[in-house]
This record gives sequence, structure tokens and C-alpha cells, in this order.
Amino acid sequence: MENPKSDFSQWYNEIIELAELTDKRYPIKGMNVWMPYGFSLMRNIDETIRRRFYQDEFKEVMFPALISREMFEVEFEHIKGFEKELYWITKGGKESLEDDLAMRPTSEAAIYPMFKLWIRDHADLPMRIFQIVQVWRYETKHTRPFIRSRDIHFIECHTAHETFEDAESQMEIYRREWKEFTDALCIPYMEVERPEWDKFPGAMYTRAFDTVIPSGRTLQIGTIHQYGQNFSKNYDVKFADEKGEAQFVHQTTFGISERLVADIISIHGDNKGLILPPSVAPYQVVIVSIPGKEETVESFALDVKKNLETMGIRVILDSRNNYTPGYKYNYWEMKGVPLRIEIGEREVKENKVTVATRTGKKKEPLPVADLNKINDLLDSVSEELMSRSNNILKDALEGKVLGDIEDAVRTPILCYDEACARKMEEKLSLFMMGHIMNIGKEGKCEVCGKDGRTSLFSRPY
RNA sequence: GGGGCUGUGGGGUAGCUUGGUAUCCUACGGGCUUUGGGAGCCUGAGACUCCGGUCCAAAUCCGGGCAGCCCCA
Repeated sequence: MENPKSDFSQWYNEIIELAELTDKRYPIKGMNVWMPYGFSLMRNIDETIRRRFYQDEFKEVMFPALISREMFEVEFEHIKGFEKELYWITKGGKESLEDDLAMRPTSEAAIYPMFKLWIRDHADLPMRIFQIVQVWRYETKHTRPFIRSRDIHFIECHTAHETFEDAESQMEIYRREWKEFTDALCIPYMEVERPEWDKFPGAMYTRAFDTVIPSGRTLQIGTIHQYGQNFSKNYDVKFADEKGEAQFVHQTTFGISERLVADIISIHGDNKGLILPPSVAPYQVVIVSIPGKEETVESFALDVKKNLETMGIRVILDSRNNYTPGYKYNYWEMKGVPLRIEIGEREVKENKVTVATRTGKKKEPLPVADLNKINDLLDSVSEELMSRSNNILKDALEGKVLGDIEDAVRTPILCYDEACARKMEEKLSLFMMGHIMNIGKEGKCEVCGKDGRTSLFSRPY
């Protein structure tokens, strides 16, 4: 790495290219190529999430990417929130299409016309589906890999329920799931109730999961939405209740994007490169072999590799002999592999391996008989990452300097009036992101003195 | 939304002011040698963002597109 993390933008651009996460040389603005290493990371995240959704009785689906104008343009504020960033397909071959087709920016308009067909009576409810797909948004602002792209890897849940209370319990389930996902990725977050003027178009209310990254900006990495009957009334999604009377369903959604990758890179990385959480790292362990005069090193290393694989650990053996050990150490540290094992003649002779964690400084010997302790070492890396990232958030909330940016994040207590929020925005030159629900406290509004709660002001990506 | 900067082998660059032969580093392929914190030698391949204009002649000057980066709101 040439750029220190304190030059965050430079550092971010460099590590993405160097670690081969994505290739931004693809010649269309805001559209990047997932390279094998980056995609493996994304897929491991997907799997963590997918597994949990299956356990929570979601069914996985895959909808078409195109949405007709008719499906989209129900008279509803939802379309208005997206019309500026829709890609429209207007031709098929050389013919102009009679009805233009939109590429989904999210899938409400695709899914709910089908919900109308699928949902007939209360026995069909609750309905819980999710899909992992690409969505497209014609972003006009500066695009950045994983943070603001025009071709987005997106995970979306859609549910339908009999009552508002049922839908509210679904929101609770999302919260529990989100905690699990972010624990696995070792990233802390704030649950922020978006103000009225900034909620998802069409939602009753929106709770966003915001994180602070070392540029001093906040990054929204997930959202859950309570739709109530706003969408079902517009898409005519009804069910027959136990009395046989038609009712509109209550709906919720949960959206998660590739921004999780941006967050992992930004929060955990250091001057040497990435540090990947063990739960999703493409390789959890790298074995660096140090060839000597004996030829036993390679077979010894292979045995260790097989041993670890049997334990279910993702491991790669780097036995390239045209690189010195030092080069390989630096290479895999840059790649963010949480744990490194070194094997040379010394290790073979003593039937041990040498272990170094990506978060620590020391190297330690480990007898081959104790290889099962690797799992504990991986856990210790996760704990260290969690503790470090908690401190980053804590420092930010306490107003400590992040990088060279002062006052990047502020958390005044505020009531729920827009006027007070706007005044505070003016005063701080930051945006009102909403009230923080999982951290902070109740209190008196710093502007007007009415009842309020800790709120988040920042510069969001 | 507004402003600024930049496009030269895969990456980073020199050359551009004053138009004529494209420099170096790094990474990459082959070979030899080496290997416990970014090795060395030999050798090979590889580039002027695109379109238009000016000119005998354009990487170089002019206009536009596309793409990237930074700052402000």
C-alpha cells in the first residue's frame, strides 16, 4: 500500500484495486466488475444472510429484472421517489417498444402485482420472500465502488401480514437478524428512524442502519421499512379474513446492499490493507510455505491444509517459489486473510506450525496436534475486530477527530419537529439523519426544549 | 445541484509550455539463481481515452464525447 488510511479516499481506491475486489475500469460510469476475490467475499456475506432467512422461514425467489410502465405508474408517491434514477429500455432490436420497460431500482413494483395473485386468504399469510439480485439506479452524483454504484448487488425481503401488529413483529425479527449479520461482520451500527422527509418513498416509516466510516461520513448499509397498507392499497393486495371479508395486507421490507463490503473495507482495514472478518473471508487461513533444501516442506504443508479443510476452514496454500516469504506475508496481509500459518524446515523438524493473526503482531508456535485451536484464534480475530470497530463508532459519537475531519458526526437531543431539525442542520452544517433508537437517550430538545431523543447529524454517502 | 483537476504499456510516470525518435519504475512471461519480513541477473512482450478540427506533420494545440478523481452545497 502506498496510501495511508488517513488519506481515506486515496486509500479506499487503492485497496480495492490492489486486493482485486472489483475492477472499476469497466467503461460504463458507476458499473464495476466483481472480481473473484471480491465476489467470493460478497457471496460469503450472501450465504450468511441467506442461511438465516431460510431458518426464519423466508422463501427465496427470483423476479424478472424488467418492470412495465403500467406496473410502475400506479398513482402513488413510490414512483415519484425513483423516477429520476430509472433506466428505461425503449427499444427491442431496431423497433421502438410500444411500452417502455424499466430496469428495477428495487422490486416492489415487480413483486406486488404477483402478491395480488398469490395471496387469497388468511391461510396464505404471513408471506415472506426474499431475493438476491442486481438492481439499477441512474445515480447522478459521484459514483464510488460499493458505496454508490449504478449496478447494485441487492438483497431484499418482502413480507405480507394480516395485521399491523403482525407486520410490527416482523420488524422485530429483522432487527434480530440484522444484529446477527453485523455481529458476523464485526461491525457496529446505529438504528436510525429516518425523518418524514427522508423515508423510503411509500413507506409508513423507515429505520436505517447507519455506520460511521473513517472518512468521517456515515454510510447507510441496510434499511427496514414498515409499509402498513400503503402499497397493498395501491397494488390491490387483499386477503379474505376469517370472517370472509376482504382486507388489505400489511407489508414490510428489508433491504441490504453491497455497501456491506464498503463498510468491511473501511472499518476494518489498516495501512497494510484489508482485514476481513473470519466469518466471510474468502480464505480464513493462508499457509505460506518456505521452501528449503529438504523437500518435505511441501507435503507437510499439504497435510496441514487437508487437516484444516476437514475442520471446515477455508484455507489456501501459497507455495509459489518465485517469491520470498516476506513478499508473501505482505501480499496476504494486504488481502486481509485473518490468519497466517508459516511452514518451513524448522516447523517440519519439530512437527509444529508458526501462526500469526492479521490483527496481532506476534508469531506463535502451534504443535500440529493442537491445530484445532485455529478456530479459537479465528474467534479472537473477530473479537479484536469487533472491539476496534466499536471504538471507532464510540469515538465518532463522542465527537473525537476522525482522520483530519472534525465534527463529522454530532448527536444532539432533538424533538420531532422538522423546524428544529432544519435549524440544527443549519447550525452544524450537517444533515439530520434521524433519531437514534438503539443508542442514546430521551431528553429535552436542544432547540425548543420539548421532549426529544438523541439524533444523528452527519454527512452521509 | 455547483466548481475544479486528470486521461501515455496491467499499475504509477517522463515527454506537452516551444508539434517531428515515447522515458523510467513497478507488475507480467521465459531462463538461471535464490528463499525465515517486499531478492538478484539475463531476456521477452506490452501504451499515447475516443471522435472531430488546425497543420506537411498531433501524445503535444483547439472543440466535443466518454471515463476517473477532488472540493463545495
